[in-house]
Amino acid sequence: MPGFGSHPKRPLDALAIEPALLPARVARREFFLDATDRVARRLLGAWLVRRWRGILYGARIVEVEAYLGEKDAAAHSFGGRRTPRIAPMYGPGGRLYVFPIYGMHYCANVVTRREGVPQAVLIRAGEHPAAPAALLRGPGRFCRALGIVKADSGKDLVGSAEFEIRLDPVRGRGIDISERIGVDYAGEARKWPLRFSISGNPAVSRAPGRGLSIRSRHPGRAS
DNA sequence: CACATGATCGCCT
DNA sequence: GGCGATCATGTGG
Repeated sequence: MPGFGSHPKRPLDALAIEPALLPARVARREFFLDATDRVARRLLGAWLVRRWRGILYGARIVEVEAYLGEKDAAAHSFGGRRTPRIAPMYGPGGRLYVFPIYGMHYCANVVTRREGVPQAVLIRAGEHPAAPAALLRGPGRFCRALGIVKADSGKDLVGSAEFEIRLDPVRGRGIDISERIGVDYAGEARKWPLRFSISGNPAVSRAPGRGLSIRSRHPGRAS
C-alpha cells in the first residue's frame, strides 16, 4: 500500500557505513547556532549518521536549502506561524525538523539558530559509496533511505545516541548556488539564492541550470 | 531533454 | 475543503 504506511522507519542496509570511513569531527551545538546560510554551506560534505540497533548508517550530504524563518515566504515559519508540526523549528539549533508532504513523502531539516528563531536547512540529497545515487537523490528519497519519519521530528543531533552530524566541509569554489526548488508560491523569496550543492555531483537532485545557478553564470555580465 | 499529470493524506483554515 | 520544501511515469520534440 502506497503512502506513509509503506515508509520504512529504519535505514536501508545499503547505507551501513564503517565508522573508520566517517569524518572524525562531530558537530557540536555551536555549529548549528550560526547564520543559516553558513550552516547550509558547511553541511555540504558532512555525513548525517544514524545509529540503529548498534549499527551505523549514514549518507554524505550533497545538496541543501536554507529557510530563513519569519521573513522568508517559502518557510513554514513565515510570519511567525507556529503550529504543532512546526514547533521543532522554534527549538535550539541542532534538532531535526521532519514534515510529511504530498501524502507520501517526508522532508528532513536541520534546525539552526538559537531557540525562538525558526530557521532550518532542508537536506535535499546525499550519497553513499555503496548505494546507487538514485536512493538518496531528492529530499523524499533521502528520508526514505534513512528511514526518517515524523516520529523523528524534534530529535537532537547533539549529544544523542541516535543521530549526529560529522563535518567535512567543501571549500568555496566547489559549491553551486541557485534558487530553491518547489517554492513558486513564495513571491520574491523564491528567487533568493539559498540552494547549495556540491558542483557536478551526480547525486544532486536537479542540476542548477539555465541562469538559475549563480556560480555557473557567465562572468562579466552585470544585470 | 522539457514539461505535464496523478498519487495520496496530514495539516491548517 | 484545499493544498503542498515530492516522485514516478508519461508524452512530445
